Amino acid sequence: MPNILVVDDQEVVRYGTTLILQKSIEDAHVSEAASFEDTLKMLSTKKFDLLILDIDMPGGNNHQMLDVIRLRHPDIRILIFSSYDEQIFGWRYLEAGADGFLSKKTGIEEIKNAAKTLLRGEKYLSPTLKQTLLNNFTNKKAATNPIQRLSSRENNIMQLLIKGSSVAEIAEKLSLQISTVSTYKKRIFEKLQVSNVIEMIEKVQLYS
Amino acid sequence: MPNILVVDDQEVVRYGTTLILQKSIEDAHVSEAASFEDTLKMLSTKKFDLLILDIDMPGGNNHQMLDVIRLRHPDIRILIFSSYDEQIFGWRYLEAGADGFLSKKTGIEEIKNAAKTLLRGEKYLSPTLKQTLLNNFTNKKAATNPIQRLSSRENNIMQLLIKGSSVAEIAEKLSLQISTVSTYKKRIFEKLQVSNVIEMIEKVQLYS
DNA sequence: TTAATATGTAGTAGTTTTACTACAAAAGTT
DNA sequence: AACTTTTGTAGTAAAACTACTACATATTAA
Repeated sequence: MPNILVVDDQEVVRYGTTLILQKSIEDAHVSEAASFEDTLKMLSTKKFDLLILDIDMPGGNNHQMLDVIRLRHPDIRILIFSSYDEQIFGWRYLEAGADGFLSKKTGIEEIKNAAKTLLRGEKYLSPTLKQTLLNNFTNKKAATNPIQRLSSRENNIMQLLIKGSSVAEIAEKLSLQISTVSTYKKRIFEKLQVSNVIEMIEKVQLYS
Repeated sequence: MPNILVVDDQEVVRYGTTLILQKSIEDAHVSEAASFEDTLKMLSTKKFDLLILDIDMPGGNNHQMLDVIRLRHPDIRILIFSSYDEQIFGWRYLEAGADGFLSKKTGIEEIKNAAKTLLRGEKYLSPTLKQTLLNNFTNKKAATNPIQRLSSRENNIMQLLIKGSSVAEIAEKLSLQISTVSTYKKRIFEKLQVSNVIEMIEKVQLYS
């Protein structure tokens, strides 16, 4: 009788997920939690086999949450269930100790699938992620954290861009030509595969 | 036998919502749509009494969506179901022709409540919104948060800017002149007292 | 130890964005 | 009703930014 804990701050999502699990997994016993605190409390009351964790909860420092949980419950299987893009965020969570990453955009079938896979003791990767994995395998470079691929000057300039500085301001501050800063900016965007500062910031937040 | 259409791009949410409605409303017949296109198609096939519409769908130009729907189906009741903060965005959608605004953070009870209220032909306001309404009534301008000072068009454009859209892209999407969008952007910045998108985003986050 | 990349820097020409101005229609005030 | 402010819209000139190119110096890989 698998014990599952569904964590999400939106009750509709918990409700839907719970029902899906109950209908598709024999004898599943599903509990719910709406916050990180509740989650820890619940986890300490009884043994859970699977934790389905929404990571875009307010107040949750996503990465640390995982660490804390892993520390106290080394055996629990963790499935990250997020509305963030899996291609961008998936890896990070897998690396950080999750056993699977599932985008909220995926359908019900995929949820069942992921849950069953994890309960079987395997890791779960969405089809898209598997594909990316293959690419990275041949392609070593892309596999490392993209922010670490920035040179220190680039990183430096990225920091200023994140603060909202304009290209001109940065050039002024660093006594460079505007065109130089612009080139850096372009290279940064290329390396991070983003096309504007906003995406850049999102990417950075994820990897830090 | 009320006909309800649930629109959301996340299948779990649709699933949960549908079940909630079916269980709480006698004889409810609930259909689902995952995109704006599907929504319009569905709406034209038969008569719906209530539309529960998720507004943070990718590609959905929120306000225009409402307009289009209202134009073709003047009688349908529309409940906006969003993960945006209701205090900031709620009244705006009401003004734009919705009959109710519900935050996804609210619980199942509130969903039932809202749906039933709308089906009865009344408008629905969450308790929080009612409160805000009262405050604004006595309190007019002074204490309101800067984001509420934006007109709905401005708000609309802000939304797109937050997503990282460029001025040109927005102009294209909304069929406006670039200069027009630029003017909006300038006015938004003025009202929020910021000087770039990054600060703007910070401000929005502050107030939500 | 070559050969291949990556990095730091910039010019030029072309795009995009902003500033400033404007104006009619709507909303709000007196 | 008359007056003021806000909103939705745009043109034009100026400012900011990007693309593409370039090149010398480091680094890295073969």
